[in-house]
Amino acid sequence: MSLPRNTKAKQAVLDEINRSTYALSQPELFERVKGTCDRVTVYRILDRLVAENKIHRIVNVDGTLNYAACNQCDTHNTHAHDHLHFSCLECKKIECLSEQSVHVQLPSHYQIKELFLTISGICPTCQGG
Amino acid sequence: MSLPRNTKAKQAVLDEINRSTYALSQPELFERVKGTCDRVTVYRILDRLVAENKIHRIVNVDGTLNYAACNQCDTHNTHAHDHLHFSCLECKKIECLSEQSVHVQLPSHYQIKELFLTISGICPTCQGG
DNA sequence: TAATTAATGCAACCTAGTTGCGTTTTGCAA
DNA sequence: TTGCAAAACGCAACTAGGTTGCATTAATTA
Repeated sequence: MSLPRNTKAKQAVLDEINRSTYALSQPELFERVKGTCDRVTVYRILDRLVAENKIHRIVNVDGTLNYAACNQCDTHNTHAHDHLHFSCLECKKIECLSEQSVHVQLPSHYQIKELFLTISGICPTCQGG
Repeated sequence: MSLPRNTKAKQAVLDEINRSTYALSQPELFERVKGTCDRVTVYRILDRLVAENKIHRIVNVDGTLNYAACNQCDTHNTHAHDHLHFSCLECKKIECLSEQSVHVQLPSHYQIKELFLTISGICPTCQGG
C-alpha cells in the first residue's frame, strides 16, 4: 500500500473545503487555491482526499460534482451518508442538512452501498427579501 | 407560447425511453436512434421532452444524466419525484423503485422543489450467480 | 396548399475531467 | 544529515458530454 503524503497544495485544498459552509466544485476550488498548484493537481488531490475519507463527493442535481467535509464525518470519524443534502437552484450551492432525519424503506434483493438524498429548491438566503 | 411539434426523431427518442426498463443517457439514446437524427438534435429533443413533462431527468451517482419515463408519471399524469431510484454500480443502470416509500422530514425555511432520492449498490441482476 | 416558425444539421466551441511522462518533493531510513 | 524510493507534481495533449449560431428543412393550421 502507498502511504499518503502531505503537501502544501493538499493542505490548501483541504483548508478551503473545511472553511466553506457548502460543497465546492473543482473549478471553485482551483480558483481559491490559484497559484498553489496546477488544475490537474486539484483533481488528483480531490481523488486522494476522497480515498482517504477526509472529504466526500456530492453529486449536484445538475450532475456537477462537489466536495464537502461533513460535520458528522469529522466528529464520528466515519462516513455517514444517510442524511439530506440541499441543493439551491438559485445560487447553486449544496449543503448538508445533517440534523434532518430520513426514513427509507430499503428495497429487498438489492445490495445497498450508499444513500444519496438531495432536495432541490431555494435556500433561505436566496429567498431573503 | 410556442406549441410543440411531433417529429419522427422526437417520437423515436420517446419510444426508446418508454421501451427501456431503466433510465438512458444521451449517448445511449443517440446510439439507439442512430440514423434518425444528429446528436445535437437528441440533446434538444431531451430538453423539450423534459419541459413537456413527458420524461424526467435523473442524475446518476457518478454525475451522468439519464432520462426515464416513470410509470407513476404516466398513470397519474403528474410528476412524482418522491420515490426512490436505484443506481447499480456494476451495470450502471438506474431504475425507479416506485413501490418503495420514503419518509423525509423536510427542512423548514427551505423552499422545496424536488426530491432526489437515489440508492447506489448492486442490482439483483448483477448479483445473480 | 401556402405561410409561419418549430425543428434540424452541421460546424465550431466550451467545460469538466483524464492520461502520459518527465521532473520535483516528501518522508523514511541508513 | 544525507540518500533514496516513490508519491506528488507540472505540462501538454486528449476525451467526453454538452452548448451555440446560423442557415436549411419540415410540421402545423389557416
